[in-house]
Amino acid sequence: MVTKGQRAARRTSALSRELIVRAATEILDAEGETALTFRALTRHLSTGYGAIYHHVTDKSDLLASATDYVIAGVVADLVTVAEPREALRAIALGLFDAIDAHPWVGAQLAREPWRPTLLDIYESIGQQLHALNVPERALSDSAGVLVNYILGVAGQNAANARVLARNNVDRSAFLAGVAAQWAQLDPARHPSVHRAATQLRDHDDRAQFLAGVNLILAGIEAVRRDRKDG
Amino acid sequence: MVTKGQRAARRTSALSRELIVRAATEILDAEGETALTFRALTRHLSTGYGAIYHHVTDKSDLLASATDYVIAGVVADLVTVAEPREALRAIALGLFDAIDAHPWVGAQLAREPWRPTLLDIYESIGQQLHALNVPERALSDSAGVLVNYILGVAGQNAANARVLARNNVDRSAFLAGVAAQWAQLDPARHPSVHRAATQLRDHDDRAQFLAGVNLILAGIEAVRRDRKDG
DNA sequence: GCATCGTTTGGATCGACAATCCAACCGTGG
DNA sequence: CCACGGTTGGATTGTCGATCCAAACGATGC
Repeated sequence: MVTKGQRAARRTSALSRELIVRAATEILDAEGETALTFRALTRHLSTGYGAIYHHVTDKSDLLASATDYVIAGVVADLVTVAEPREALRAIALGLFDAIDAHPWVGAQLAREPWRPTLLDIYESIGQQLHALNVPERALSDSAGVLVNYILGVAGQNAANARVLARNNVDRSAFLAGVAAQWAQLDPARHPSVHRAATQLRDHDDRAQFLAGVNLILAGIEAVRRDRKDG
Repeated sequence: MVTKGQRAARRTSALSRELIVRAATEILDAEGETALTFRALTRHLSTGYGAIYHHVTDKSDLLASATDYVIAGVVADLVTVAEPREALRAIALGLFDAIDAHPWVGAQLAREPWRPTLLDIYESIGQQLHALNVPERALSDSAGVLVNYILGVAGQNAANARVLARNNVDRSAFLAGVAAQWAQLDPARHPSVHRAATQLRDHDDRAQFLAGVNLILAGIEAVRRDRKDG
């Protein structure tokens, strides 16, 4: 017994793709990836499915747009640094911080390849490597290492955030739990992890990420010198 | 008009967790991640939902088990190499090849963290780094770079495989398309990517991955030397 | 041989989801 | 005043993961 002809009031303000993407970003930030459903979006925007699908082709389209939206902000905010190595560190840390603040971006970047967004990242890194006098042949390898390292960390960060959100547990408490679990491992079978358990407690993701970037930069430098000499 | 009391013949052979995981792996390998549904699984095993859920708690449980199943095979097959650098290359390439053969494993590894499987990988890498005389403080950083690089490449490989499968297009044709797209980019805005387009055609994922591992190993060596001198 | 009981199995069912579809709505131009 | 195309709301469809329960089985005791 549906009361046909009786519909909710029509929106006063016009809907738009950007409005939808912004709403999606808000939902993703507030409640995580699983919370982004078209139902939630209709509630958030007080509209119906048809209106949303009129501006957005797909859910993957929506997720990709939301990711582009966040990353574009990061790339735009990058202050230009003269020293190439410092600039590369700034790019990497900028991405890390953005992904740390929006874990779903990390998951999305690691999942969907060849997006324009990723191309911009490659471009920024490539330019800095060029400025570092990295020869053309080694340049794509070097850029690949940096980008894939960043994406790897991004994916792991996103996964960690998911676990923390699901279990609703404090971060340091979770780390302590993992450390205890590692410490209980048989030192004969897992000597390396067993040793690492002790230093897990005062572990800083961002610092370790930066150390990784520096290690890669050292490798790039070493390879560059080799090619020059040879 | 359901004919109650009329049921399909009961299985002759007993169902088991391993049987289910193996069937899941077959479906994933043959038809990709999206094809793994409990419906498909019941058809594949000619059984019902209840039987499957009796051996498996969850879909994520099933995916994790399938991943462990594949990675355990890789870790077991690793021939022991004396030289640590060579051993690290072997570990990395073993994982790369496994993920290349089973792209869904790459997606899963990049998604779900702190799995026992990942711990085994950390352990193998940690041991080799220890043999390389990498000091304890730099060891976790170095292992983190290697693992995250591998996971980043894994995620991208999985994503690429998804795109190739969805569009049902040949790999080299796809690469040529991307190269053409990159070549059309404005050289002023994207000089680096524009240059890279030319060498994309004869691009070998595996070779580039190995080059990346070597670059990281060079970085580890450089950092190790610095710490020793300082 | 037969009753009993816990384990394993098959499939009906539920609620949530993405996506499609169509009718109602509105502004604009004639 | 009306007609029409771009927009909007929501009913609906098909598929999914997951739950639930009754039927079937095997072991055990008698």
